[in-house]
Amino acid sequence: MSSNLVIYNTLSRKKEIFEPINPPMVGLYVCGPTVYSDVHLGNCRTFVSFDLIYRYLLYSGYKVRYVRNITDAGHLEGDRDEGDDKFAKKAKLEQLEPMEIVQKYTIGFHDVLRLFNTLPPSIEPTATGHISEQIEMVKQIIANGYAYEVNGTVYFDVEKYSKNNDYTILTNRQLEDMLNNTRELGGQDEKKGRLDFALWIKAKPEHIMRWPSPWGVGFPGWHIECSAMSNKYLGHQFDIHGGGMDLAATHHTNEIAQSQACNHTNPAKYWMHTNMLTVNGARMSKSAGNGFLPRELFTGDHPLLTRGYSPMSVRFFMLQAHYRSTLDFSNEALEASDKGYRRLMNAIALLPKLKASASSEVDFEEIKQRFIAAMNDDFNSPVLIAELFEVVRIINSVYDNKTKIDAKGLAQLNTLVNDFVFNILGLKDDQTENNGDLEKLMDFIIKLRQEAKASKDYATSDLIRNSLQEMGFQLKDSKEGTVWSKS
RNA sequence: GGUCGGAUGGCCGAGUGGCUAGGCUGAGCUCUGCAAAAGCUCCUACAGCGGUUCGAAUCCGCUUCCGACCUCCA
Repeated sequence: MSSNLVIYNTLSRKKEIFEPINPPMVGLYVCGPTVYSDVHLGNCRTFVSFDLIYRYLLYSGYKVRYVRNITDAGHLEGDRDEGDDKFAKKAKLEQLEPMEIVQKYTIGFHDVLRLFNTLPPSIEPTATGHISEQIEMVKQIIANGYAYEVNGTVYFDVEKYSKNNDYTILTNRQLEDMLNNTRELGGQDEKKGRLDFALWIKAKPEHIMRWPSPWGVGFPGWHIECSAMSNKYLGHQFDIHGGGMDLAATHHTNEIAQSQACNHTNPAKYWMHTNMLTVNGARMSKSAGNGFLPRELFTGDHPLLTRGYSPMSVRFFMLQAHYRSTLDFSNEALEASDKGYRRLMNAIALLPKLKASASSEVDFEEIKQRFIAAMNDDFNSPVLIAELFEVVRIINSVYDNKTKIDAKGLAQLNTLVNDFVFNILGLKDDQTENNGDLEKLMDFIIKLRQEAKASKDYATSDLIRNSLQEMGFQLKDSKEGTVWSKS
């Protein structure tokens, strides 16, 4: 069990030693998508980041319960209290039932995350499946005196809450400034305070997604589902709550307030926020219209791309930046990391061909400690990848018989690659998923070409190589023989 | 306007009081029938201006520029 893991906690704005509440158990809650449209790459980055975090916690020996919700109800469009439910609105546009929208985009979300090779969460609860839990939570908040009802809608009383609690604990803003700077919402406002937000919203007659409640027929407010579901599956207080940075100021601030008002505790010990994916320096977002869809990226069907990039190459690109830094998305940057990714995978593909020597010139235990040190430092995957390229050099050198490693070292090397590249970074070689027949066929063709070369029939050997190149297979000759890969 | 965070070599991106990641690109070399791959070598940067220090890209201050949040968004 790793006791040297350090995590940047948004609450304190500094790195803290990770000490789980009930080791070796770790409760991890990540805000999932609102499934009313396709997930874009920015969304994916967050889920890939937390996938890395989840995987490293598992590697470190923790028993992790990873909860990631699906928000499929109650997310308002536009101004907080007068907007339509996003699902109902989208359903009208697409002439579908709201739950058809939910189903469609939930499946799309899962498909994309599978391509990115993310592990599924332990529990993936939906907001619509937890209406009664949300109602119970709202009731308790009212009973505790922190919410009030107006005409079938229940609001959280931020001003009252602020008297005994630090509402802006996550963002360190001044409450007074927020009060002065919050946009005036117009004369129809029923709220007592301008920062108050809805816990439960009265449904208009035309509203399709609706549930009975003590305050009449309505639907839950945006933030309450995460509070209710994290509480149900992870308890009043759990270890890590995560999400994109854009959620900190509003969604997570309100989640903390709700849990504090209901259960008298901050729901999570560590709050982690992943930074934004940007395009030309500006945040990729649904509303800005600069969102890349994963599909466009994989196929290259986008004005900013010269070609498509594989999901694993994109995952590698994301992991080459630290999760708390913005990552700028460009064709050039993708091209660069794709080449690096291929270099890494090509080296790893040589592992089965390496031969053990009697002695060893490499200390893999020391390398492993460097890997662990990188990841223990707030999941610093870019540093881990930098160290990995040191190993690439070693593998190539051993393959060329320029460096010696013994049988034990070879075993350690295999374990290291398996643990850190495949299990922790969650990468896989998307070009070597061949079937055995192809392998045999290629071996045969390579043998034919070797014979042509041996008799200096270079016309034939080049014909074979060039033809295979055109079919998408690349041959590389070396003293050890010829290896091939898809190009 | 308020709050917060950034500015690193041709590009992407780590790091951080002295030892000056890594990937990509470019140049040269080795290997090779040729090619590809691989290896080696070279291109040594931290927005600007002050200050603290034996020493700062790293700490402090100011300036300029950029972004995020404050309004739905991972």
